[in-house]
Amino acid sequence: MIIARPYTEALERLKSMGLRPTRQRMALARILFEAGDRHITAEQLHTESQAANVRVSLATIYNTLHQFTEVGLLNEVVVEPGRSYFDTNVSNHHHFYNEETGELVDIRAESIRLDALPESPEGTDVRRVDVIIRVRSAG
Amino acid sequence: MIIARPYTEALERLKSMGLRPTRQRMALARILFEAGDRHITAEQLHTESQAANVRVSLATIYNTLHQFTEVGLLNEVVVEPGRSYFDTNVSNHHHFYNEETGELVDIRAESIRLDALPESPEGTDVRRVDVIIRVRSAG
DNA sequence: ATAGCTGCAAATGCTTTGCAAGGCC
DNA sequence: GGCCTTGCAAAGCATTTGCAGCTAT
Repeated sequence: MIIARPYTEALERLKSMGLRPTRQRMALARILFEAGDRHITAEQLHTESQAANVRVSLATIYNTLHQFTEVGLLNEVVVEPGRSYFDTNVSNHHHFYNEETGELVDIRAESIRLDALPESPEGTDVRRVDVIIRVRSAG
Repeated sequence: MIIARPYTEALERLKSMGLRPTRQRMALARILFEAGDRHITAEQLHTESQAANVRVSLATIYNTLHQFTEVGLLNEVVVEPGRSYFDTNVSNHHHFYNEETGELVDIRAESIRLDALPESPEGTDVRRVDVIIRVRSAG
């Protein structure tokens, strides 16, 4: 049943993470994951779900984005004070950030050679290394 | 006149950047720059200036931090949604960020070898490269 | 049945703004 | 004097929370 595959995929994705496949989560999962890698804000996701005739409150959007992030379905990217981006690409990678347009572009991890990382401070473990290349329109 | 030197330094720092040396800016400049490299939030600076018996409104703290950043006296560091850190070290360097304590620690630029940076997207110039090593208490 | 979700609206937290009063050149 | 600064209070945004009602298992 070809037509049912996206539905099944979203369902399995949620169940495998121990999240109940509610109507809202299913709809958001499909918007987020069916279109390949993307970077999205809560507000954008809210707008998209309304455009898709899915009624989901902003509060639920936030809850869902954070739950997805906690279980590893999303990555939160912090590039600007006062606005969070969520990245559907959870593999190890980095970002270009256009400060004028707000656009994020993925950089494959292998495209940057990170050498000679210093030791983390006493009593701490490295959780993640984020490289953000901030760009602007060429002048 | 040894005693006057910190005052003179702050004065020159502001004047050379084309900022009027007002009472508030002078006081904040001294708090920020006399203690060596530091990472501070608007709220922290507000608290410190009150502790130093300097009356400065929060609005002015924000204005001043942004003005200082614009003229290159400070660097803004974005590590967490909803909170901005300002770094008195404006040289090229990177950061450890402890997600539990909120503490930032400088990493000298030479401590990280960044190779093979990819080309920035069509029509854009690189403005800055930020490396943030996110750490947590060792488990 | 019941533990977990959702939605709404109110609350929060940080930051910005409008505007009158004050201060530097 | 004139223009830049400041302070206050109010407004603005993105995000979070409390709680009553709903829903998946």
